[in-house]
Amino acid sequence: MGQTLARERARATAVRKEASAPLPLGTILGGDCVEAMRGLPSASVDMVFADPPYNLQLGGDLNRPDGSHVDAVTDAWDKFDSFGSYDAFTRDWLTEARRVLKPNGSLWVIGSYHNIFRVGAQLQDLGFWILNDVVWRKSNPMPNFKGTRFTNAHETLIWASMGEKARYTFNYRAMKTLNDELQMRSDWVLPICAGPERLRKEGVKAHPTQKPEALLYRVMLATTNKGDVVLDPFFGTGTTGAVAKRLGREWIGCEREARYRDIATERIEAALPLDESALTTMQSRKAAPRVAFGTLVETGWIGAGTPLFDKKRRHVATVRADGSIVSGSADGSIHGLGAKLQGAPSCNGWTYWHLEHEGATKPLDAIRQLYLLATEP
Amino acid sequence: MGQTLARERARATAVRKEASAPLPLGTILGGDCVEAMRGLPSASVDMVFADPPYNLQLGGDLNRPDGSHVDAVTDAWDKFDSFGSYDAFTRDWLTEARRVLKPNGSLWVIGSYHNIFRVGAQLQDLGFWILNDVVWRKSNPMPNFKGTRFTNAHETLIWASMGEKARYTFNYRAMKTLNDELQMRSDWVLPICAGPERLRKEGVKAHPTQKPEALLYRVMLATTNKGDVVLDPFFGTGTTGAVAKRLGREWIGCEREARYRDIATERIEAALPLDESALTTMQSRKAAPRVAFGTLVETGWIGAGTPLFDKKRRHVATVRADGSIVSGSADGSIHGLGAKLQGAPSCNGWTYWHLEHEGATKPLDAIRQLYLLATEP
DNA sequence: ACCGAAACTGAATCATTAC
DNA sequence: AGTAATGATTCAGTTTCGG
Repeated sequence: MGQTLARERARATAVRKEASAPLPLGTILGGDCVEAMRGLPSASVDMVFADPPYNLQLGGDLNRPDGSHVDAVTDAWDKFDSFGSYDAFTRDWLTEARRVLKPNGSLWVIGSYHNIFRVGAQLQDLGFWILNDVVWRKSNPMPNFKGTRFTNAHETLIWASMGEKARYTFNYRAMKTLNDELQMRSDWVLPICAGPERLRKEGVKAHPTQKPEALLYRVMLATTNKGDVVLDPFFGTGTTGAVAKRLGREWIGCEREARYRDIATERIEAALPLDESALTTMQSRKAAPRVAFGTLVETGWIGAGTPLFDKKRRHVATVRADGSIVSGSADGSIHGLGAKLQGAPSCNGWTYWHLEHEGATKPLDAIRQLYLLATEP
Repeated sequence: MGQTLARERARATAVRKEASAPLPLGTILGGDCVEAMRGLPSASVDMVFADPPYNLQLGGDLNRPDGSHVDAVTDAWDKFDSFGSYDAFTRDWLTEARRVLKPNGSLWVIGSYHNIFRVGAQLQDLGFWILNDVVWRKSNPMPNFKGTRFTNAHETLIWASMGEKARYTFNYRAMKTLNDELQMRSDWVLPICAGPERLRKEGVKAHPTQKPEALLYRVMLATTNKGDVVLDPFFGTGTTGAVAKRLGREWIGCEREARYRDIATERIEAALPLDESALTTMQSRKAAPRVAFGTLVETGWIGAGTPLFDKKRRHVATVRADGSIVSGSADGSIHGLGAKLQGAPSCNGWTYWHLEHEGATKPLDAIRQLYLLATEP
């Protein structure tokens, strides 16, 4: 009991120390990634991007979180055992990633059919809530030389929040703008990492699975804000860090191999951050300051007594002095009455109701924009 | 010991009896699919195509921005208590599917991010060997109305053999021909099932999750041979059966709901095998912007069996289901066979080959233009 | 009959803030 | 904690209807 209490106290102290310790922003932690993450405080990062190893079939490559090597076993058990140990490895790093993430943070994992099903099932079991699976469709994949299967032309990413009810960041407008004013879909066409972007040492590619920066660019632009902290437990040659720097995000990496850490450090130092204007993304209306309809009436932008009507002029209403509107015997807010008259569950009164303004028919929202322009220069 | 022996002998007899019992080809078995599959002999079918419930776990109602209501999948068959019970369900039907499959057979499963990771992990655990994961990229998915995530624009299929060393059927040439002489990739662009192909009863869709025939067409053409037996444990309204009949494959279905069995039976009876069928059943199908000749066949714009000829009618050829064409003992793609017959180094099949269309002789290219006109306004 | 407008639809884990 | 108010949000089609 005494021992347990002492241990408890020691751990509490450690946690407190962790919590007050500054995050090692812009650094690559060496050693095993699970151990490295244990040194980070809980609920401290906004997003985790993970590109874990998935060479299940090769064997011998897997180590337990404690560093011990996974022994090969008899052929009969080999399959089960390698899946089992891969699952354990996955559970361990996912568990630490979950601890380190803020409640409103999110997780990205990339993988292929060799490992992604196991990773996906595991993260669901740990309480992560899948928001999308995203397909990276390679525009220039390696062909299947033997002609024995379909060309393996894509990889899969999973994007997950901390739980079913958890909030998360999604820059909807930025994505829609990026996609030529159409909603961004769950399938992304991007070339593989090649040409000058591909890091080489003496003519040989420096890392076997270097990801294209465009992929990380879209991931970060979509699901983080400027200044957010991004953690990559399998940093490799630092694509995550390079793109984070470019997009004005903070980053932390974990990488076991000193060789990759050196290459990544050099690479990220050379990366140029985008300037402020380039970083600004399309914002949703949500971000604009709220204006109550009553304020427009109060300030005279819309006079009491003004007739309102919907686009097809099926309904007409009149503005009252207090910002409510009335139509026959029914009245309410611009939203509530709009919904009531349409029999709809909800209604955005700003876009539903129109008025005559300078000889033209305009939605209320247009007046709101004028008001915002005039009052917030 | 005596007991064990007796049991062994009894089981051997049972197996022998099963093996000699004729397969219920071309029939839909009622009741629970696991029970139904138990009645089938071991190692008796060549391919299993499964479209199991996705376990969607939907929340409340969803409305479009225009206020209309989204008709969601709320059926009892998609409700599971927990991931655990879904996993158990998955393990059960996969186990029977595995028993029923021949050693050189293969398995296809389709799903979404809600369930596919669990299914994929389970089938690996049971010894299946994943050959490809294939992404069905929907050309016309439902948007994300609230702007909260990426448009969920794809579903995932897993194709697996019976084990790492197991053999399997892959019609590489057929796929390459279907894709205009490029290797078929792991991402397939196909429209969702709508229009005349979508089965309706009194104007209401007959089944909430009917799959497009083009999807099954490609699956069967790629991984089965003529005369092979295809089993679908979640038969629904019988897309698998209809396509199997069209492509000259045998089929067995399992379907719990009598209503769906009736619809499927009627549908399959009306389906026409191969040649003259395609045009009438798949008229409104659409596909990728870049049009492969195979796509025109797959979508019914040019029916399998259609005679082709050059402008001076020196050569005649016939269209095959996979988009290849045959003339006497020679065959190939529209380009390759055209070149071969002329003794030319190359040939543009699109302008060389002609067909009768609405009483006139037209080059293939004219049909491609019609197709593009119809699909890309 | 033909044309254009408007309505309808699809495996969907689909809101946020103030009180 | 729950309830009420505010207000943000759609793509590629096919089918129906009015002129």
